[in-house]
Amino acid sequence: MSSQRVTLRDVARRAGVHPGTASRALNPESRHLVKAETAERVRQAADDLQFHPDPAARSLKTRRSYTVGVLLPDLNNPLFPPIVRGIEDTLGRHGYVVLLGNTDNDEDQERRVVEGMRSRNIDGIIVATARQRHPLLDTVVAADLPVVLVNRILDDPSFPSASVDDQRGAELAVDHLVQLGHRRIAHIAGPQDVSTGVGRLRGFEEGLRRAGLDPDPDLIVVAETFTRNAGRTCMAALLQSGRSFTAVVAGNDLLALGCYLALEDAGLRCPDQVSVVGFNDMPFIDQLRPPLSSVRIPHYEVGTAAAELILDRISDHRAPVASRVLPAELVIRASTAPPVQL
Amino acid sequence: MSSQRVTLRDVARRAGVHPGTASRALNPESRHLVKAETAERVRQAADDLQFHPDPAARSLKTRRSYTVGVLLPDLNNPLFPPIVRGIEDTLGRHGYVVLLGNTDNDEDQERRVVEGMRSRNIDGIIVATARQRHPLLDTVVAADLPVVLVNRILDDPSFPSASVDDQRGAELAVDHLVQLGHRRIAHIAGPQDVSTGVGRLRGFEEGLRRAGLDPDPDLIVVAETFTRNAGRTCMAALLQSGRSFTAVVAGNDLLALGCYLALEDAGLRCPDQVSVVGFNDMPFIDQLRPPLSSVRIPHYEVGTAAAELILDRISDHRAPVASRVLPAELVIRASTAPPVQL
DNA sequence: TTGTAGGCGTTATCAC
DNA sequence: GTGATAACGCCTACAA
Repeated sequence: MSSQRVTLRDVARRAGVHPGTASRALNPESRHLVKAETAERVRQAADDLQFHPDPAARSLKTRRSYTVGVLLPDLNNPLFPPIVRGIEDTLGRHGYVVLLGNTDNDEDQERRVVEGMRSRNIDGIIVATARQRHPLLDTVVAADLPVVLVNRILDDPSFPSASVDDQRGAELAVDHLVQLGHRRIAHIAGPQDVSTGVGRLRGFEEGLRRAGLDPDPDLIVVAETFTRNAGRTCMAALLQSGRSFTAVVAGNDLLALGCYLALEDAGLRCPDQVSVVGFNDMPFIDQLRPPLSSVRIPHYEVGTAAAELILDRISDHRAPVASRVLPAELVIRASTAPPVQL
Repeated sequence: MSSQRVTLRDVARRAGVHPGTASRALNPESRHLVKAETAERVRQAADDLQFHPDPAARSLKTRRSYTVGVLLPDLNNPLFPPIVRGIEDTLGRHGYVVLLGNTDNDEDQERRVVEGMRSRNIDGIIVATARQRHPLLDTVVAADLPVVLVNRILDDPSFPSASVDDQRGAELAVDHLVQLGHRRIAHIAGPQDVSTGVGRLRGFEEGLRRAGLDPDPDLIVVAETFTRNAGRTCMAALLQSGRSFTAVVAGNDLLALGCYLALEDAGLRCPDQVSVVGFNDMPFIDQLRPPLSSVRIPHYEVGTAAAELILDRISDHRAPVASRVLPAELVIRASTAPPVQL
């Protein structure tokens, strides 16, 4: 039917005005320049004709694409889908569209992906891959491209960010274990070049100290990646070290899953012999064997917050740098129990 | 530094030719029109200057956006991330970019999302939400927009599609149970307005017949949605019906998770009293209690196949309609065991 | 084989 | 308050 392309000229003709006027009438920022009555007539015509401005033409003129890049390690990590949805839903309501990019933790790939985004004139970029020393961020800043960090942040507070109170989350995990009676608690820490790994380790140590316990360096092992395999390896190493412990806080749920495997390998039972706490509250971990206690993160809200921040930066590149830190919360299931005296 | 926008004119100037020539030299389809030597000089200049053609300008002229829409129910369903990655990786290699749209199974939302995509001049759309009677598809066809169905297909074979042999997959599940000695096998079927639900039910019945067993209608219950809650409800109904059975094939893993819950509610143990088989082989179901036997689907490859099909359709709207059906495979874990005589 | 010119649909800068 | 006009960067007849 109306498969014919309808342009601003069509709208203008129908409303009996010049295309320039129609453009002004249709754009919120310039609507005040045109008589209310005319504006209404144009709006009506646009409506009748089902007019949608051509984004290519607009973008060519305005140098804005109404497109935002989202850079993440891997969409398959269950952490990201809800964050992405939070971002998309929010940006979508403001007429923006998301370009997803997976880096697979590879610097070259990351560069290529960002290159591709920039060549498409993205108006801003949301970065979920931030490492403490990150050349990418320098280039992005140099290009005056609005950035917001999500999930992983930097010590350097010069970037806007939406994240979670990782430290507090880890403290909650420790508190819980201490209350159950645990005294010798281990930590499988995440990689220490990303904020989530660092913050949770810090929270772990702080939690112990506040309980009057001394963090034992031998009970802290740092995983190279946030993966199940890494968790298995680290937990195995911990068990083989011979140091005694009755509970472990894992840097995230995948590491916790690895702990489960290592415990099984060693013929140990959770929570009977070792309690385990995860981080992220991944979907369906309530049906693991045993159901995993975990620190819950408001993923979707982290996404919406990031989207709001990038919108602010886009509309004003010099807007004050804001950081949104959302609270974590402990979900207690069956992987934690009082320690048994051996 | 080189943050200045570099255009075709810059490239042309550096190569000592006119912009028109530069354009021809840079475009694969017109490269043959220009002397090899000149073309090389232009290519070199473009390389030196890090030239990227402005997609907005190109799109304005060519009416192609190098953008493909992907319509899915909800990215949070663990089924989709790997499919999306397969699509993005493949399309990305061909210079295309993906616009994701979540419908949340809501028709209005679906219309809005597709509207948004169309206003952005997508070159094609990959649809993972196909229902047997689907107005959306009519409008898309009417607009001569290339479509490919993924995962869910139609009986109507006029759409290109990339999917999985659902029927054969369900047959594999039944075969396995029969071999273990089960004779009274139930099925929690998925919704019957989507092909995955239908195909798996068909395969379930066919599998029984091939084993010389008669499908018992009372042992088939149809879930309204592919969710954990629906699975729980259906399984509970089945248990309450009083019909005896020793195994159940679930329409997908989420339904299987619901079965687990219902069994637990009823104080029954899996696989001791009831064996369960899922469908999709979701991540980490190997660590469920008990580890879930499931029909594995090559998600990523389904995505890449869909991407290839849409590329074909885009480059030739009248290309023959192709359907790619990928094989399913049974992964046996600990949720299936021989039946015990009660 | 290469140069020239016009236009894709929109917005912005002028006049009027 | 509105109309005319040029320009965004690229592609593509057509001319040379």
